[in-house]
Amino acid sequence: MKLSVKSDYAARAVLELARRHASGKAQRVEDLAEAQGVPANYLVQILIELKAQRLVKSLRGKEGGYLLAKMPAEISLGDVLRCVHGEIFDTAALTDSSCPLELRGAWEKLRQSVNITADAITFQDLLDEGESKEKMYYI
Amino acid sequence: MKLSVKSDYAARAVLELARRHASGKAQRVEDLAEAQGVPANYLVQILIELKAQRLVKSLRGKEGGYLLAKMPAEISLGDVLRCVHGEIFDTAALTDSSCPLELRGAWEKLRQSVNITADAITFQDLLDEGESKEKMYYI
DNA sequence: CACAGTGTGAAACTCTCGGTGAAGAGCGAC
DNA sequence: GTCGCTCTTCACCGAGAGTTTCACACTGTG
Repeated sequence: MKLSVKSDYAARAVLELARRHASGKAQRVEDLAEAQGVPANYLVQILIELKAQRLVKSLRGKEGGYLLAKMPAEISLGDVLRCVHGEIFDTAALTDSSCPLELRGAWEKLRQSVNITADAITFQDLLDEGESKEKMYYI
Repeated sequence: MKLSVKSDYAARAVLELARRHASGKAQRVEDLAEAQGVPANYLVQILIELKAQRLVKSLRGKEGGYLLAKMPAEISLGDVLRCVHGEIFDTAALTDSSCPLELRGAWEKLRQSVNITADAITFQDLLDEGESKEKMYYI
Protein backbone atom coordinates (compact mmCIF):
# COMPACT_ATOMS: atom_id res chain seq x y z
CA MET A 1 0.00 0.00 0.00
CA LYS A 2 1.96 2.87 -1.25
CA LEU A 3 1.29 6.55 -1.47
CA SER A 4 2.07 7.91 -4.92
CA VAL A 5 4.63 10.65 -5.29
CA LYS A 6 1.90 12.56 -7.04
CA SER A 7 0.03 12.79 -3.75
CA ASP A 8 3.17 13.95 -2.07
CA TYR A 9 3.80 16.56 -4.72
CA ALA A 10 0.25 17.83 -4.45
CA ALA A 11 0.55 18.17 -0.70
CA ARG A 12 3.87 19.95 -1.03
CA ALA A 13 2.45 22.40 -3.53
CA VAL A 14 -0.53 23.23 -1.36
CA LEU A 15 1.73 23.58 1.66
CA GLU A 16 3.94 25.99 -0.25
CA LEU A 17 0.90 27.97 -1.35
CA ALA A 18 -0.27 28.03 2.26
CA ARG A 19 3.07 29.40 3.38
CA ARG A 20 2.81 32.20 0.86
CA HIS A 21 -0.89 32.70 1.35
CA ALA A 22 -0.39 35.81 3.46
CA SER A 23 1.29 37.62 0.57
CA GLY A 24 -1.93 37.57 -1.41
CA LYS A 25 0.04 37.31 -4.64
CA ALA A 26 -0.30 34.62 -7.27
CA GLN A 27 2.59 32.15 -7.31
CA ARG A 28 4.13 30.94 -10.54
CA VAL A 29 4.23 27.22 -11.20
CA GLU A 30 7.94 27.48 -11.84
CA ASP A 31 8.57 28.98 -8.41
CA LEU A 32 6.44 26.46 -6.57
CA ALA A 33 8.14 23.64 -8.39
CA GLU A 34 11.60 24.88 -7.57
CA ALA A 35 10.76 25.57 -3.93
CA GLN A 36 9.55 22.02 -3.42
CA GLY A 37 11.79 20.13 -5.79
CA VAL A 38 9.01 18.98 -8.06
CA PRO A 39 9.18 18.71 -11.87
CA ALA A 40 7.42 21.84 -13.07
CA ASN A 41 5.70 20.23 -16.02
CA TYR A 42 4.29 17.54 -13.80
CA LEU A 43 3.19 20.00 -11.17
CA VAL A 44 1.11 21.82 -13.74
CA GLN A 45 -1.04 18.76 -14.23
CA ILE A 46 -1.48 18.34 -10.52
CA LEU A 47 -2.42 21.98 -10.03
CA ILE A 48 -5.06 21.69 -12.72
CA GLU A 49 -6.67 18.84 -10.80
CA LEU A 50 -6.49 20.84 -7.60
CA LYS A 51 -8.11 23.71 -9.40
CA ALA A 52 -10.91 21.53 -10.76
CA GLN A 53 -11.83 20.70 -7.15
CA ARG A 54 -11.68 24.37 -6.14
CA LEU A 55 -8.82 23.93 -3.74
CA VAL A 56 -6.73 26.45 -5.63
CA LYS A 57 -7.45 29.11 -8.23
CA SER A 58 -5.34 30.47 -11.03
CA LEU A 59 -4.70 33.73 -12.81
CA ARG A 60 -3.35 34.00 -16.35
CA GLY A 61 -1.18 36.56 -18.01
CA LYS A 62 1.59 38.60 -16.48
CA GLU A 63 1.56 38.49 -12.69
CA GLY A 64 -0.41 35.27 -13.08
CA GLY A 65 -0.03 32.07 -11.12
CA TYR A 66 -1.77 30.04 -8.43
CA LEU A 67 -3.46 30.94 -5.17
CA LEU A 68 -5.27 28.97 -2.51
CA ALA A 69 -9.00 29.17 -3.04
CA LYS A 70 -9.69 28.79 0.70
CA MET A 71 -8.00 29.49 3.97
CA PRO A 72 -5.32 26.97 4.97
CA ALA A 73 -7.48 25.93 7.90
CA GLU A 74 -10.24 24.97 5.48
CA ILE A 75 -8.12 22.59 3.43
CA SER A 76 -7.39 19.17 4.83
CA LEU A 77 -4.84 16.66 3.72
CA GLY A 78 -7.75 14.40 2.86
CA ASP A 79 -9.12 16.99 0.45
CA VAL A 80 -5.84 17.08 -1.42
CA LEU A 81 -5.41 13.32 -1.52
CA ARG A 82 -8.94 12.74 -2.74
CA CYS A 83 -8.25 15.29 -5.42
CA VAL A 84 -5.40 13.50 -7.12
CA HIS A 85 -6.88 10.03 -6.87
CA GLY A 86 -10.50 9.35 -6.23
CA GLU A 87 -10.79 7.57 -2.92
CA ILE A 88 -7.72 7.82 -0.74
CA PHE A 89 -7.85 4.13 0.08
CA ASP A 90 -8.69 2.07 -2.95
CA THR A 91 -8.79 -1.67 -3.59
CA ALA A 92 -10.36 -3.95 -6.13
CA ALA A 93 -11.41 -6.22 -3.27
CA LEU A 94 -14.16 -3.85 -2.15
CA THR A 95 -16.12 -4.43 -5.34
CA ASP A 96 -15.00 -8.00 -5.93
CA SER A 97 -17.83 -10.39 -5.13
CA SER A 98 -15.38 -13.25 -4.67
CA CYS A 99 -13.89 -11.48 -1.66
CA PRO A 100 -15.45 -12.71 1.59
CA LEU A 101 -17.82 -10.24 3.19
CA GLU A 102 -16.03 -10.12 6.53
CA LEU A 103 -12.79 -9.30 4.76
CA ARG A 104 -14.41 -6.52 2.80
CA GLY A 105 -15.59 -5.16 6.10
CA ALA A 106 -12.01 -5.13 7.29
CA TRP A 107 -10.84 -3.21 4.22
CA GLU A 108 -13.65 -0.77 4.84
CA LYS A 109 -12.38 -0.21 8.36
CA LEU A 110 -8.91 0.54 7.06
CA ARG A 111 -10.37 2.99 4.58
CA GLN A 112 -12.32 4.81 7.26
CA SER A 113 -9.29 4.96 9.47
CA VAL A 114 -7.23 6.62 6.75
CA ASN A 115 -10.00 9.00 5.80
CA ILE A 116 -10.59 10.16 9.33
CA THR A 117 -6.92 10.72 9.97
CA ALA A 118 -6.34 12.57 6.70
CA ASP A 119 -9.40 14.76 7.18
CA ALA A 120 -8.26 15.74 10.64
CA ILE A 121 -5.04 17.30 9.34
CA THR A 122 -5.46 20.80 7.91
CA PHE A 123 -2.77 22.83 6.24
CA GLN A 124 -3.07 25.37 9.02
CA ASP A 125 -1.98 22.58 11.34
CA LEU A 126 1.03 21.95 9.15
CA LEU A 127 1.89 25.65 9.08
CA ASP A 128 1.72 25.85 12.87
CA GLU A 129 3.80 22.73 13.22
CA GLY A 130 6.40 24.10 10.86
CA GLU A 131 6.70 27.32 12.82
CA SER A 132 7.02 25.62 16.17
CA LYS A 133 9.73 23.39 14.77
CA GLU A 134 11.52 26.49 13.56
CA LYS A 135 11.41 27.97 17.05
CA MET A 136 12.70 24.74 18.50
CA TYR A 137 15.72 25.12 16.33
CA TYR A 138 16.80 28.31 18.10
CA ILE A 139 16.53 26.96 21.62
CA MET B 1 -3.18 4.79 -2.39
CA LYS B 2 -4.22 1.39 -3.35
CA LEU B 3 -4.13 -1.95 -1.65
CA SER B 4 -2.56 -4.58 -3.89
CA VAL B 5 -4.57 -7.63 -4.84
CA LYS B 6 -1.67 -9.59 -3.47
CA SER B 7 -2.55 -8.33 0.01
CA ASP B 8 -6.13 -9.26 -0.57
CA TYR B 9 -5.18 -12.73 -1.76
CA ALA B 10 -2.95 -13.24 1.25
CA ALA B 11 -5.72 -12.24 3.61
CA ARG B 12 -8.18 -14.51 1.83
CA ALA B 13 -5.83 -17.44 2.06
CA VAL B 14 -5.21 -16.95 5.77
CA LEU B 15 -8.92 -16.53 6.34
CA GLU B 16 -9.61 -19.76 4.51
CA LEU B 17 -6.95 -21.52 6.57
CA ALA B 18 -8.51 -20.09 9.70
CA ARG B 19 -11.89 -21.44 8.71
CA ARG B 20 -10.44 -24.91 8.29
CA HIS B 21 -8.14 -24.60 11.26
CA ALA B 22 -10.35 -26.76 13.45
CA SER B 23 -9.93 -29.74 11.11
CA GLY B 24 -6.24 -29.93 11.96
CA LYS B 25 -5.49 -31.16 8.46
CA ALA B 26 -3.10 -29.58 6.00
CA GLN B 27 -4.81 -27.79 3.13
CA ARG B 28 -3.58 -28.09 -0.44
CA VAL B 29 -2.66 -24.93 -2.31
CA GLU B 30 -4.96 -25.98 -5.10
CA ASP B 31 -7.95 -26.21 -2.76
CA LEU B 32 -7.26 -22.91 -1.09
CA ALA B 33 -6.86 -21.24 -4.45
CA GLU B 34 -10.12 -22.62 -5.75
CA ALA B 35 -12.04 -21.80 -2.58
CA GLN B 36 -11.01 -18.16 -2.73
CA GLY B 37 -10.80 -17.64 -6.46
CA VAL B 38 -7.09 -16.98 -6.53
CA PRO B 39 -4.66 -18.17 -9.24
CA ALA B 40 -2.95 -21.19 -7.69
CA ASN B 41 0.49 -20.47 -9.09
CA TYR B 42 0.36 -16.98 -7.70
CA LEU B 43 -0.94 -18.09 -4.33
CA VAL B 44 2.07 -20.36 -3.96
CA GLN B 45 4.41 -17.39 -3.91
CA ILE B 46 2.28 -15.63 -1.34
CA LEU B 47 2.12 -18.68 0.91
CA ILE B 48 5.88 -18.99 0.83
CA GLU B 49 6.20 -15.44 2.10
CA LEU B 50 3.64 -16.14 4.80
CA LYS B 51 5.63 -19.19 5.76
CA ALA B 52 8.90 -17.25 5.93
CA GLN B 53 7.27 -15.03 8.57
CA ARG B 54 5.96 -18.04 10.49
CA LEU B 55 2.34 -17.19 9.99
CA VAL B 56 1.70 -20.55 8.33
CA LYS B 57 3.57 -23.82 8.13
CA SER B 58 3.68 -26.46 5.43
CA LEU B 59 3.89 -30.22 5.02
CA ARG B 60 5.17 -32.01 1.93
CA GLY B 61 4.17 -35.22 0.32
CA LYS B 62 0.79 -36.88 0.22
CA GLU B 63 -1.60 -35.39 2.74
CA GLY B 64 0.66 -32.34 2.60
CA GLY B 65 -0.39 -28.72 2.40
CA TYR B 66 -0.59 -25.62 4.52
CA LEU B 67 -1.66 -24.97 8.11
CA LEU B 68 -1.83 -21.91 10.30
CA ALA B 69 1.24 -21.72 12.53
CA LYS B 70 -0.69 -19.91 15.27
CA MET B 71 -4.23 -19.60 16.53
CA PRO B 72 -6.49 -17.34 14.44
CA ALA B 73 -6.70 -14.98 17.42
CA GLU B 74 -2.94 -14.56 17.31
CA ILE B 75 -2.76 -13.46 13.70
CA SER B 76 -3.74 -9.92 12.86
CA LEU B 77 -4.51 -8.41 9.51
CA GLY B 78 -1.48 -6.20 10.07
CA ASP B 79 0.76 -9.24 10.36
CA VAL B 80 -0.41 -10.53 7.00
CA LEU B 81 -0.13 -7.18 5.26
CA ARG B 82 3.36 -6.54 6.59
CA CYS B 83 4.27 -9.97 5.35
CA VAL B 84 3.60 -9.38 1.67
CA HIS B 85 5.01 -5.89 1.54
CA GLY B 86 7.36 -4.50 4.12
CA GLU B 87 5.57 -1.61 5.77
CA ILE B 88 1.83 -1.51 5.21
CA PHE B 89 1.92 2.18 4.44
CA ASP B 90 4.85 3.08 2.27
CA THR B 91 5.91 6.26 0.53
CA ALA B 92 9.11 7.62 -0.90
CA ALA B 93 8.35 10.92 0.83
CA LEU B 94 9.24 9.55 4.25
CA THR B 95 12.89 9.18 3.29
CA ASP B 96 13.00 12.08 0.86
CA SER B 97 14.92 14.96 2.40
CA SER B 98 13.26 17.40 0.02
CA CYS B 99 9.91 16.68 1.63
CA PRO B 100 9.08 19.27 4.31
CA LEU B 101 9.35 17.92 7.85
CA GLU B 102 5.82 18.80 8.85
CA LEU B 103 4.50 16.92 5.84
CA ARG B 104 6.56 13.88 6.67
CA GLY B 105 5.02 14.03 10.10
CA ALA B 106 1.61 13.93 8.49
CA TRP B 107 2.49 10.85 6.43
CA GLU B 108 3.78 9.27 9.59
CA LYS B 109 0.42 9.88 11.24
CA LEU B 110 -1.36 8.19 8.37
CA ARG B 111 0.97 5.24 8.64
CA GLN B 112 0.35 4.88 12.35
CA SER B 113 -3.35 5.10 11.84
CA VAL B 114 -3.31 2.26 9.33
CA ASN B 115 -1.01 0.14 11.45
CA ILE B 116 -3.11 0.50 14.56
CA THR B 117 -6.29 -0.34 12.73
CA ALA B 118 -4.82 -3.33 10.93
CA ASP B 119 -3.21 -4.69 14.08
CA ALA B 120 -6.51 -4.50 15.92
CA ILE B 121 -8.21 -6.91 13.53
CA THR B 122 -7.45 -10.57 14.16
CA PHE B 123 -8.59 -13.46 12.05
CA GLN B 124 -10.58 -14.74 15.00
CA ASP B 125 -12.53 -11.49 14.74
CA LEU B 126 -13.19 -12.18 11.07
CA LEU B 127 -14.30 -15.74 11.81
CA ASP B 128 -16.72 -14.50 14.46
CA GLU B 129 -18.03 -11.82 12.16
CA GLY B 130 -18.55 -14.34 9.39
CA GLU B 131 -20.55 -16.61 11.65
CA SER B 132 -22.76 -13.87 12.99
CA LYS B 133 -23.49 -12.75 9.43
CA GLU B 134 -24.48 -16.31 8.62
CA LYS B 135 -26.91 -16.34 11.51
CA MET B 136 -28.37 -13.06 10.41
CA TYR B 137 -29.18 -14.65 7.12
CA TYR B 138 -31.59 -17.09 8.71
CA ILE B 139 -33.57 -14.56 10.70
C1' DC C 1 1.28 43.09 -31.15
C1' DA C 2 4.55 40.85 -27.99
C1' DC C 3 5.34 38.74 -23.82
C1' DA C 4 4.62 36.04 -19.70
C1' DG C 5 2.10 33.07 -17.86
C1' DT C 6 -1.43 29.02 -17.66
C1' DG C 7 -4.07 25.00 -20.18
C1' DT C 8 -4.05 20.59 -22.56
C1' DG C 9 -2.89 16.41 -24.75
C1' DA C 10 0.11 13.10 -26.13
C1' DA C 11 4.49 10.62 -26.52
C1' DA C 12 8.07 8.11 -24.10
C1' DC C 13 9.92 5.93 -20.42
C1' DT C 14 10.29 3.22 -16.23
C1' DC C 15 8.76 0.02 -13.03
C1' DT C 16 5.88 -2.80 -10.42
C1' DC C 17 2.28 -6.03 -10.28
C1' DG C 18 -0.11 -9.96 -11.57
C1' DG C 19 0.38 -14.12 -13.54
C1' DT C 20 2.62 -18.44 -15.98
C1' DG C 21 5.71 -22.36 -16.51
C1' DA C 22 8.94 -25.57 -15.57
C1' DA C 23 12.51 -27.93 -13.13
C1' DG C 24 13.90 -29.39 -8.34
C1' DA C 25 13.27 -31.56 -3.70
C1' DG C 26 11.05 -33.90 0.34
C1' DC C 27 7.57 -37.32 1.97
C1' DG C 28 4.71 -41.47 1.98
C1' DA C 29 2.86 -45.69 -0.20
C1' DC C 30 3.67 -49.71 -2.67
C1' DG D 1 13.80 -48.26 -4.86
C1' DT D 2 10.47 -45.92 -7.38
C1' DC D 3 6.44 -43.64 -8.19
C1' DG D 4 3.08 -40.06 -7.28
C1' DC D 5 1.88 -36.30 -4.56
C1' DT D 6 2.93 -32.10 -2.76
C1' DC D 7 5.62 -28.02 -1.69
C1' DT D 8 9.91 -25.05 -3.31
C1' DT D 9 12.41 -22.21 -6.25
C1' DC D 10 13.49 -19.56 -10.07
C1' DA D 11 13.10 -17.36 -14.40
C1' DC D 12 10.29 -14.82 -17.26
C1' DC D 13 6.63 -12.16 -19.59
C1' DG D 14 2.85 -8.95 -20.61
C1' DA D 15 -0.01 -5.24 -19.29
C1' DG D 16 -0.88 -1.29 -17.13
C1' DA D 17 -0.02 2.54 -14.11
C1' DG D 18 2.78 6.18 -12.71
C1' DT D 19 6.16 9.62 -13.86
C1' DT D 20 8.28 12.71 -16.79
C1' DT D 21 9.07 15.52 -20.75
C1' DC D 22 7.62 18.08 -24.81
C1' DA D 23 5.12 20.88 -27.97
C1' DC D 24 1.71 23.94 -28.76
C1' DA D 25 -2.61 26.43 -27.93
C1' DC D 26 -4.77 29.82 -25.12
C1' DT D 27 -5.34 34.15 -22.32
C1' DG D 28 -4.63 38.35 -20.11
C1' DT D 29 -1.40 42.55 -19.56
C1' DG D 30 1.11 46.43 -21.10
